[in-house]
Amino acid sequence: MGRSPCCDENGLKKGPWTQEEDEKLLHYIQTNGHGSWRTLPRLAGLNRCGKSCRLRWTNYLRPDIKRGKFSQEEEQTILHLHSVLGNKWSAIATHLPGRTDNEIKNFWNTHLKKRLIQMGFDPMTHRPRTDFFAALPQLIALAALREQLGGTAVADQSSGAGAAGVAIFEQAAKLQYLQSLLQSAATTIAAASSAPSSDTEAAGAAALALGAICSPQLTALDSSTTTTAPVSSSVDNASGQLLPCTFPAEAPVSSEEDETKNQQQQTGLSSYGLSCRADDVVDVFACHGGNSSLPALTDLSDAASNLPVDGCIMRSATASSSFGGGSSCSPLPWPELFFPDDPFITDFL
DNA sequence: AACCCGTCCAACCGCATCGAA
DNA sequence: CTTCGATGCGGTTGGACGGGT
Repeated sequence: MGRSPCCDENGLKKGPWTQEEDEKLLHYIQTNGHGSWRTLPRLAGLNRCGKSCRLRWTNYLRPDIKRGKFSQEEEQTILHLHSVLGNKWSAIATHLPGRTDNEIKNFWNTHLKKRLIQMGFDPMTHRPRTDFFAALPQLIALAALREQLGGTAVADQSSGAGAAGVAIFEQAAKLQYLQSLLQSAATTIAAASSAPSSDTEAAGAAALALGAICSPQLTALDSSTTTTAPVSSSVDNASGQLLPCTFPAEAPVSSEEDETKNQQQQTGLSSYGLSCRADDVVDVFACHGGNSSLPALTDLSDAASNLPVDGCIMRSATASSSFGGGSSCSPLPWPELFFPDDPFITDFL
């Protein structure tokens, strides 16, 4: 397997192309075709390696290249194809006339990937992130702190502080802990670049739920228009857990669509609705809406009431047993996903 | 005005793959 | 079948640019 010699080794030019070089390359290819990229630079009078010429042509000079921002449809296509093909940029590019693999790759890395992460999805698998346990050490430390706080409260009580004062103190400690919990989970979700998929689905769902609740920056794939969402990824067949953000609309999905989605689920892939009509899925942004930001942590009841009851989080509770089911939503949709048997957790709720 | 910082994207690097000899 | 040159592909880099302080 031979490798192209490095440009440097041959004293060939590297770096940005000049207009003159562009014109030479363009003129030569338009006249003769690119032929052998290896010999092209010499024939075209360019002091560049063939590789560089090919790249310049395919990514910039080619006449059929479309410039400008990616359209909504192109975004959707990229999301969908990436969920199916992964980082096969050239394969994705073949479905987007006028767009180069490099351009798509850049767009993915600078826009779409970040948005998926913000939404709590693993950009590689297009599934909910499952690295919630990465925050576990922090939770343990906070739990220890909480115990210390409890001990202090007892001491205060024994030293003559009133019961009401102790209750307020404990409530404040709880709220502080909850805030830390939410922030640490949100941070973990947003910051980690990739996650192993071996963690439990419950943890992933919990992490996603937290991410959806916590992240004030949670935005849609496109905040301006209705956006289809990873429908199939919103439901994990194995666990039956629903995930916020992406759910079928109120109308039941046809069996045919179910079959398609089941197939997608079997592959562990999600669909971004390329083949879905816009009204087949809930607007992912509507799910989080304007009041989807971090609830006011100074008041738990307010925080709960501020949650988007009609949004995906609550809808997920309706559609699934994970969050309690039925129209009567739990004030906080995620508690059951946290160590449900842990008295420390239940004590909070 | 100067500096810092984050974002964007063109271009490079190195490995993978293909096909001819 | 093996070797080797050519090309394709994906990851990464670094400079330009713009916004904030």
